[in-house]
Amino acid sequence: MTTASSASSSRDLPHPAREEIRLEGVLHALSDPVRLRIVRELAAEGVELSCSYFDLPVTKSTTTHHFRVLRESGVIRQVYEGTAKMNGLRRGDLDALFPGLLDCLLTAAARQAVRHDVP
Amino acid sequence: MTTASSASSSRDLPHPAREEIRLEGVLHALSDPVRLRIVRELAAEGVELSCSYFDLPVTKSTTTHHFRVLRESGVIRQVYEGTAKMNGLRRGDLDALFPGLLDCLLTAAARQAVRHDVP
DNA sequence: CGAGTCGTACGATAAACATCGTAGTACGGG
DNA sequence: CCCGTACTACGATGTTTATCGTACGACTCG
Repeated sequence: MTTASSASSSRDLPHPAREEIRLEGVLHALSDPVRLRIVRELAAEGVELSCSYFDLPVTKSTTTHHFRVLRESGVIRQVYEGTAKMNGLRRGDLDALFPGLLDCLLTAAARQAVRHDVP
Repeated sequence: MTTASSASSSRDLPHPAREEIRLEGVLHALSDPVRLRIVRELAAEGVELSCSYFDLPVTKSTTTHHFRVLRESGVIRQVYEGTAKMNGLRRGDLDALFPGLLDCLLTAAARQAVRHDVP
């Protein structure tokens, strides 16, 4: 073990601080179908999920890209856990910045999914 | 007056039907600072506004472009009124599709504006 | 009708984006 | 120590986007 207490890994990823999260960035991140789906699954499961948990209709390269967009916009937090990279919604930060927005967006996405996927 | 009741003009603009409005499209439309600002002013005034009402930091060409993106994504409705083109939020349609979303977004945008513009 | 105002269309451009494939790095287990 | 898994980095590509300028069309008012 190193010096720190819970250094699950040495690789650290850059995240925007709470105050740096911009609404425009969040909306842009969620305006892509693949990314919106990721966030919906993340919210549905309620726990951190590895990238490989998701079965997305794109290659792994593209998946990495989408996860990075979500992280850099402040929507998710990514942490290495051994060989896996765990992804968690930044619910606390988002709710503090924009109360109710995330739930509202998730509800809207769910309604649209019902409307289109179950005709 | 012509035959129709309120044919303020002959030029008609294509709008998506309510069912055709996609959440991703709305989010993408609002992820641009200029367009978010337009929507905020539109909501604040509560009435239809002409394009020239807005004092945007872009040229007229670009303004036209942004208004079209908003219209084609289903966020606003545009109607010619003589020489002016009036723009109105499609509140009814948006609220029916995604209840509470528009207000949530407007609140979020307002909070962010306060946080950044009035430090 | 003529001039002015309001907005569009079109073409150009530079930047951003989504996507892929390949090659490579980090980690854990035999 | 080597291998497999998980993810990344980089380069390429085609599409979309934001922006502008100029030229034009529609309407109003004198």
